[in-house]
Amino acid sequence: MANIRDIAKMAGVSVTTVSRVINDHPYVSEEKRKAVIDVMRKVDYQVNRNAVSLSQGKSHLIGVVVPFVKHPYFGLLIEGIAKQAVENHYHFVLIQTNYEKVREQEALDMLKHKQIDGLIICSHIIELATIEAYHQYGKIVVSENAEGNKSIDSVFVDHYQSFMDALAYLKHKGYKRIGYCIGRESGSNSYFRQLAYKEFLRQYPQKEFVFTENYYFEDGQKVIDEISELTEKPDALLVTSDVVAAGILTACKNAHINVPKDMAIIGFDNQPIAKMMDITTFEIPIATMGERLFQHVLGKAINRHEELAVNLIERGTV
Amino acid sequence: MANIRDIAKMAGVSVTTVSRVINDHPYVSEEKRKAVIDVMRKVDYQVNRNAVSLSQGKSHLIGVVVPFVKHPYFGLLIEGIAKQAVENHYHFVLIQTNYEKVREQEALDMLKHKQIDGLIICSHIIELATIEAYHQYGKIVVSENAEGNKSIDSVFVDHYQSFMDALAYLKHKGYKRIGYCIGRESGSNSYFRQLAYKEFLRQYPQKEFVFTENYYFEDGQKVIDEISELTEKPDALLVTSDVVAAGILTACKNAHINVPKDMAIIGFDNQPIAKMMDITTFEIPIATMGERLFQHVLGKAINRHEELAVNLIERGTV
DNA sequence: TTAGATGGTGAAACGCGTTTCAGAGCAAGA
DNA sequence: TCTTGCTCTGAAACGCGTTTCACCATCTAA
Repeated sequence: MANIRDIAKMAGVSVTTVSRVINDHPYVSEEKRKAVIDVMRKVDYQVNRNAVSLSQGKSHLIGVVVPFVKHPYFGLLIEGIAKQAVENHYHFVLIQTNYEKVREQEALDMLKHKQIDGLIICSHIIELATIEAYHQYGKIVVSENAEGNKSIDSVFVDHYQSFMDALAYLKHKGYKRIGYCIGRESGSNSYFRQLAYKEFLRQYPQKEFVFTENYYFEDGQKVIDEISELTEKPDALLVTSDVVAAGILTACKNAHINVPKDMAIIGFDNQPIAKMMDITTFEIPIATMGERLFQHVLGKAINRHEELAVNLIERGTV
Repeated sequence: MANIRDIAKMAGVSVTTVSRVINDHPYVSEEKRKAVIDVMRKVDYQVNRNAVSLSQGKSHLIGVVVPFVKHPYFGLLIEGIAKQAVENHYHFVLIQTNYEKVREQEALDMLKHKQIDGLIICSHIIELATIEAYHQYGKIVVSENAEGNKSIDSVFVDHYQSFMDALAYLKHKGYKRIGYCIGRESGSNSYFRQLAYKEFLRQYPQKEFVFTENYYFEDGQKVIDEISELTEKPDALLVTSDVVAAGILTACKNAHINVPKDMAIIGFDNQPIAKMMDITTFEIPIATMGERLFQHVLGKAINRHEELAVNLIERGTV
């Protein structure tokens, strides 16, 4: 396989000139340019991107850390990331962590080892303080509120406020025993949501209803099963993911629970399934978030931290 | 940032010895090994993976081509791929194509340019013959029947046979007007399914019912809407994706169509949602397929082409 | 006429880890 | 005693594209 020096020799020019032709630099005469191009075509020359990466000190690769790919939330986020990657002639290495620390550490090490130029962390269990230390090796962006942090960027929505808004909305509609369903208990986003819920309970005392480890459609059944065991049942649920909300709605129908009369449901994200099943939801611009995350990691953002707006879409489950 | 030569100088050894220490090669005396390790620790030495890649001529990166990430089928496939990647100390670059040729070409070029060591193509529109030509640059594996092909590997299920089985099963159960729902019309897997359907219609003549462009839960409603416009309606549907089947089932319930009496539904994949909604389905070992695809791309498979078994799971929608 | 662009070109250094190969020291087998 | 055969070590070449810098021609503005 021919390299740039072979081409130079064959075309009767220097390697510098070949490099200039490859990279469309000016200052190459038309005849030499043509000679080089002819030779490259003849021997089907291909740049070795590893050599380019070594030479330039960057790989044109971004690391993307997600706990799991098959969840629609992360699916959409990746969709946005992929879109911006294409537009910026970048590619990305997907690191699925399953919330294992080793996997996250692997991603941080890839940054340290220059295998990737930057890192987008969509969700994590390693503490932010530890992650922060790696910013010296490349740009790091997280999708949670990291305002005030000087070394890493963030793109996020205000989960505290939107949870508060959702709770107020349900209260206003007359619901008295409001609970919520969430994925994992830990993590920044969950923390803010919990904070909002606690504050709401302080203002309007009621029994606490929290259902955790709900990620997929099929988990909706689990929630309804758990509720059926309770003597005092919630009459409204905030569900942090539309697909889970859809699962809950389906389980309610099967159990002949009237939605929204006996049970109100508010989803989050505004996934297509929410529209199809007429679920009231708080729209989170997930794909946009993915796009913004990518722009941040490329250093194309003006502010280090960026908040995206959330808005309520009223449909039939409240 | 220190490089291997700095370390060598500081530890008073040659670069070769440092390299040997890094890679756990034998033939390094204990004292030199210790000296090197001490220096590496002191200056926080990090290998530059770009240099390793250039030197070794491989990147330890595999390209994974999917049309979209957010579909549960590809989500699960990636899950399996990710699992094997971890086990083999590899990472992968995810290339979402949206079935655009340029994106697929990009992936092939990455292989040519040594940015990736191999390529897993989960679905594609560029003809296989074109793809084949790139096998000289690295291993290529596709997840469709490519038996007989000498230059690329494949891992697949027999879609012709399982469609035949599904049709025979519905026939046996007494259904008379059987149709099917599929994603895109083109592509190898769709081709075999269509072939089976045509053959079935030849054996048991009936009106043809084919619904295309169905990928997600919400597309189920679309199918039922289309059917409601028909004067002669199908009484059974083969649905090539469980999530679409779930959407159809939900739409049926909303439209008070009795499943399975007035409409039988058979899904494919055996996704968790099928279990939760009690949908009869043909289980396809998607995650396993992802794992096998990865093993093939690393050259760890015995046979070039590998077929995985499919099996019927009888539940409540037939 | 002269100083200062602007166009065009190539030698050499650079980024950095791996691998080959030659050679030294030392012990076991012939 | 001599030959093998390890163990251990390092110089140098290798993989390959980019970038810096020096230099020569022209050409333009003063």
